[in-house]
Amino acid sequence: MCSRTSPRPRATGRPGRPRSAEADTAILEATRAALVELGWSKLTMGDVATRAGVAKTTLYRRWANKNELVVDAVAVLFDELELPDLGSLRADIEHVVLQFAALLQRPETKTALMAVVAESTRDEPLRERIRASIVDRQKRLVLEGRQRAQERGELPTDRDPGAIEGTDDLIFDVIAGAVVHRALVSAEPVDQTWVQRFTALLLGGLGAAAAQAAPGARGPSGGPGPDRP
Amino acid sequence: MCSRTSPRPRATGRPGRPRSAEADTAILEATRAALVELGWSKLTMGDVATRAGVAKTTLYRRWANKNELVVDAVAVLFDELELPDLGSLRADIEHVVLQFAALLQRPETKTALMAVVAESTRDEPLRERIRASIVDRQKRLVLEGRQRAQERGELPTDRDPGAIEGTDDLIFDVIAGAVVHRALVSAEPVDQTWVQRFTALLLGGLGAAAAQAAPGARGPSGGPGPDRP
Amino acid sequence: MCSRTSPRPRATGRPGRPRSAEADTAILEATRAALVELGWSKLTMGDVATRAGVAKTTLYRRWANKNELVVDAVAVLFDELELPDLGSLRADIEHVVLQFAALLQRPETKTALMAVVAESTRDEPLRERIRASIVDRQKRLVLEGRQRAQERGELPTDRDPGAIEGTDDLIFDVIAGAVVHRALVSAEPVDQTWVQRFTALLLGGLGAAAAQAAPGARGPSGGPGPDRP
Amino acid sequence: MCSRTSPRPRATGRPGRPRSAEADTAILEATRAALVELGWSKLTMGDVATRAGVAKTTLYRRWANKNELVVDAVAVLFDELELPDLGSLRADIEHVVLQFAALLQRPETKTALMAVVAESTRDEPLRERIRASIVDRQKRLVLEGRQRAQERGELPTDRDPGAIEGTDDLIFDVIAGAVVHRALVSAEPVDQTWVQRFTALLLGGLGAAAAQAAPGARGPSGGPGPDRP
DNA sequence: TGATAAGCGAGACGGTACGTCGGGTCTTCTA
DNA sequence: TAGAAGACCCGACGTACCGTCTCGCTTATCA
Repeated sequence: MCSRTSPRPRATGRPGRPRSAEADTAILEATRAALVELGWSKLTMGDVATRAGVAKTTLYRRWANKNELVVDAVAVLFDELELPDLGSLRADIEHVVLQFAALLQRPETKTALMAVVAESTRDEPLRERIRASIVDRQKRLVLEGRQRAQERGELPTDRDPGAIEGTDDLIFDVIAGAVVHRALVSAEPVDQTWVQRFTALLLGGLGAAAAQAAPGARGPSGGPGPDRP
Repeated sequence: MCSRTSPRPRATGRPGRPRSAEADTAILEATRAALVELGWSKLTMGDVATRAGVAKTTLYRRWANKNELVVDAVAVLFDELELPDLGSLRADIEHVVLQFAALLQRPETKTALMAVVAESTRDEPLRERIRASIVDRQKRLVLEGRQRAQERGELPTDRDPGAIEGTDDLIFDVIAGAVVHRALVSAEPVDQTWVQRFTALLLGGLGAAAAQAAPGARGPSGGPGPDRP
Repeated sequence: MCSRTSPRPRATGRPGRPRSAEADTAILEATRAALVELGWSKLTMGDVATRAGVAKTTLYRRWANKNELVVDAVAVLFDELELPDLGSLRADIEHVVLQFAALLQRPETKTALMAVVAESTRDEPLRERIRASIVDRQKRLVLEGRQRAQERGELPTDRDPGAIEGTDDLIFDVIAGAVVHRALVSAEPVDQTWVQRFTALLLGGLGAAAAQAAPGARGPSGGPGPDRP
Repeated sequence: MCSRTSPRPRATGRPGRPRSAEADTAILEATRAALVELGWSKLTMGDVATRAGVAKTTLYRRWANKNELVVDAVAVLFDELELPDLGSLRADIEHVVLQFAALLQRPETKTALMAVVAESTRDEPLRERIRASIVDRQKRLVLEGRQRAQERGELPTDRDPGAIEGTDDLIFDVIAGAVVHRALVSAEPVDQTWVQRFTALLLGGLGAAAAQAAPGARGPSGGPGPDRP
């Protein structure tokens, strides 16, 4: 599950001294530590190098600039997101949303995520790197959750009437967007209560869509009613 | 409706030469122009000053730093958001979401919004300024839309069973979050189609909530069915 | 003996509010105080204004710039130099040299004198102001001393053979230059011993010149021998 | 004879890129050029850097401030002062005084010398730097000239009666002071005539001192009489 | 007595330079 | 070749003064 966040790879088996693998990890750790202490805007390459016990040259040999370094340093944290099968779509969603919220509360992600996204509005390669390292990693969870719910019969299969075409992206933006906005823009806690209310809203929407296309079919979580005691 | 975005106000009627009002507007305009041309990260105070035909000190006399300046420069754009009564909750939502998306596509907002939010994670006064200048301005729309829908009977009133307590904040984060995430993180177009699908999902969720509490009551937009030809 | 150091005079009896005389003196005093505390290079017009309890405008209405203000502030100190008749040229010289040295040791003159002279190398009006306010005030002493010595018969009169034409300027530069150089460049104390040795050298020079032109005539201080017990 | 004027030296053989020697000379040359064009007070570090084709940081890495830079830039000019043996003390003095006067007429020295001396009244390290780089370099000439004159028999040797103990410093301040004062304070030309009259005065003083201690001994330049046709 | 003409304190204004900091590149030596 | 060290160029930072300019107000002379 742990995809590689590799800095500017160089073919192995080349002549000359090989790159130090320790340096790589030391740099990424130092970057996260610096993010925690200083935040994005006060993080400097020189400081990261010092913390990592490494020369600035070594940083730039691996990452083109501060943005890409930070993306890589933070990306690995998104590997923590998992989707254990909790038996119902509702439970799965609530679980992953809470997980995601917890991740966003960490100082290193909190300060870094919006910053690199902001930078990416003017930096196409960076946007691509973010997509590959962070966004797709989250999108995969939506895909998995949807498939699992379809297997359980909580959602219509793609060929069913009522299946909403291309819905994965929509769901993803709604979930991730809502959580990020709550956590970083509104700056309010993403707690159990909020998550339950949000999940209810989302499942209601999914159910309504299914019901509208195929009246009589079971909506998500076995109908409009609560499946929570 | 146009709330003031005033920089570090100084009491009037005081001794000494009063602050130039022209400088204020020139600076804010110059800031927006610079954002369009250069983006957030390459915008410099010196450049803004030059564009505005103003000394750097005049900037710093009014705004403590780049962040606060940019918030004020961008905030006024959010005044454009309006909520004309289009006859149905669905139409109202679709309209405002499209409006908001259009605003986010503008280069000055696109590059600035995430950046200042990122900075605000480490800067409490900035967060407060953002809340006052930008967030609350948007939240107002949610409030208005909800009240209007309640008057139309599309949503249960607050005292009705089925009224979701404190839902305004949730709705706000869902709408704003989804649009922002789609536009800036996923970096995909927020077009008519997406907006309709998103609105359908949201209305479904609201309707399901209402139905769950008071079965038989009309959900939003007159029930689960489409009110669109 | 106290010549006026007037700032940009304005005719009296004019309509309008007359200039405050208190402001004048307060400014000059404040300038000297600032020179003592901060030295020339860290003295600022704003600070002087504040110390004097006066607006910056009031300074600039009187003096065109920092240099001219400082010259006037310091010039008045040179009024202290006097030439009491001590009975012999040697005593007169030693007295005035010690006086001058004491003046140069004061922090306000020490820091200001060389500074304004330095500025004057590129500022003709300033040079003229220095000449009028400071240099000529010192030169007068040489003139007086020479005339008094001539009356005593210690120096040949101007029409005597042996009278060195235009010697006043030379003597002035030698005396003032030596003292200034000793005090400010070499930065060594100008004490009794040094003054006596310097005076002996100077009188020797003057005497030799007289003797050369009119052998047998008395040199200064009644011949080569010491007139000091 | 050319003593080094080195900026903040750093040990060689150290790790890291060594300081650029070209930058050193380019900066000093640029400083002199800027002094000629702009004078001391309008010379800026940024301008010097630009002229030298060097970053401002490179300047500050070598010199702590404008004062020290200018001292070093100007000091090398004082290496030009030499004391060729012209056969008599009188000729030697006249020669060196003219040389020194010529040096002081150059715009770079004229504007810089007094300025740094003025600054040095409040800056002990600067004073020390001036002493080492400039003052001692001149004092050496006095020492040489005196020794040469003693070898010629024009001046009593140190152990002779009549030898004035510690006179070198006095002579130095008299010569340098008189010339500087004439050139910069009085702002009058130091030409052949003035130099001859000054030298005559000085030699007279020296001769009188010697004669007073050891009557009958030859004074400087072979007695009080003129050795000039 | 009221118009006119400064002077004055306060402080904003356009500039210019400061000295520092960070980004990203380069050069040297050592491993 | 990698890597540590550090000098280098560049450009922005936020501050400090400069000398000028508006303000509202005061204080004089002149009609």
